[in-house]
Amino acid sequence: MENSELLKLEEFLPYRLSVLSNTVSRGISAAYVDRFGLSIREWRIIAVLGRFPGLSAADIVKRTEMDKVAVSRAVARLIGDGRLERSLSDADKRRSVLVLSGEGKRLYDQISPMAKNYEERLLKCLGSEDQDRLSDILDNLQKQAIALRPSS
Amino acid sequence: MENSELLKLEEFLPYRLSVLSNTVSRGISAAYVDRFGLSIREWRIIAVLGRFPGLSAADIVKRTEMDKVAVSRAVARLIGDGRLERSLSDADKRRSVLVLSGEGKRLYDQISPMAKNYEERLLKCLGSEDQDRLSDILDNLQKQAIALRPSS
DNA sequence: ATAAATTAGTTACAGATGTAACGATTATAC
DNA sequence: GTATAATCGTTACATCTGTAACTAATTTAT
Repeated sequence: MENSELLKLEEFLPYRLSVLSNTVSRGISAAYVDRFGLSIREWRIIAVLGRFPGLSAADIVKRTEMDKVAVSRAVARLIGDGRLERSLSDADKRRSVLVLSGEGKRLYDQISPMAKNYEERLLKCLGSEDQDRLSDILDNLQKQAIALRPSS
Repeated sequence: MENSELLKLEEFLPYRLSVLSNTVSRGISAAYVDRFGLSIREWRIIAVLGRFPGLSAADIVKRTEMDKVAVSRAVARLIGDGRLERSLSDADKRRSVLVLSGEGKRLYDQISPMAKNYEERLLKCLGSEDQDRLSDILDNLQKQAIALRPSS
């Protein structure tokens, strides 16, 4: 018989979250992002700028939970690929002002509905009550995970 | 007023899963894994071998959802650090037989309870009903995410 | 019995990532 | 007003990661 004290990886919440998140991210990449030559991070930046044009890199950091170096690199590539345009803030010459280019907007308009559709199909396995419950649960877990961080 | 058609990243399930999983993984790393000089992947291998001694690398792949290359590399490092011991299967000389060394067992015995404790504190933000519900929901989402994979 | 196909695991290479250090600009303190 | 500190973003470096190619052992087919 098995010792019930042993940690069972397949029931361990952090592990399950990691596996699920990876499966989902890969699914999205394979379905919608790879074929446009976008990384997940680039796609996230497109997504926030599609909704909030003119954000600075630091604003994107706050909105995406990405590291500032990761944002810097992804933005540099997006600009290089003609998907973003950057100018400098008049008020603060350190701050960038980022907007989607025409090409970037087209990407956003194309990928956005696909992403929503993916989410819809993913959530289809849950009843609407569970969908709502999941949302609350994720909020609570996120807050708790932050509270458990050593730095907190 | 805001266009409700726009994709809101902060409500987008794949994004929320990714952020939560990262926050949790980092929390665990910072709290229990970093200070033993283990990566998350090394820790996972320790965890499965603590419960199932004698697995092969391929068995670990199946049990951890890790890539075989990632397993190969993590196992090599664990052996180099004296935390694992490897022998070859008699029946099939390609297969490795992996077991924790004394040092590996001590790590397992030390980290396992800490990991469980972390999970417990994380889940404390949910009622017991929500905890059960979450488990079911994650199972369903995982199956659905696999079903939505292009390769499926 | 032998050739072809499959499996286990490693290696090689390119690209991604995290951390720390950095230059430039702005804010704060005195 | 000047020195100090904080902020914005980039660069450098080491490490990690994924994909594909590879060797060795085993299985399958004939």
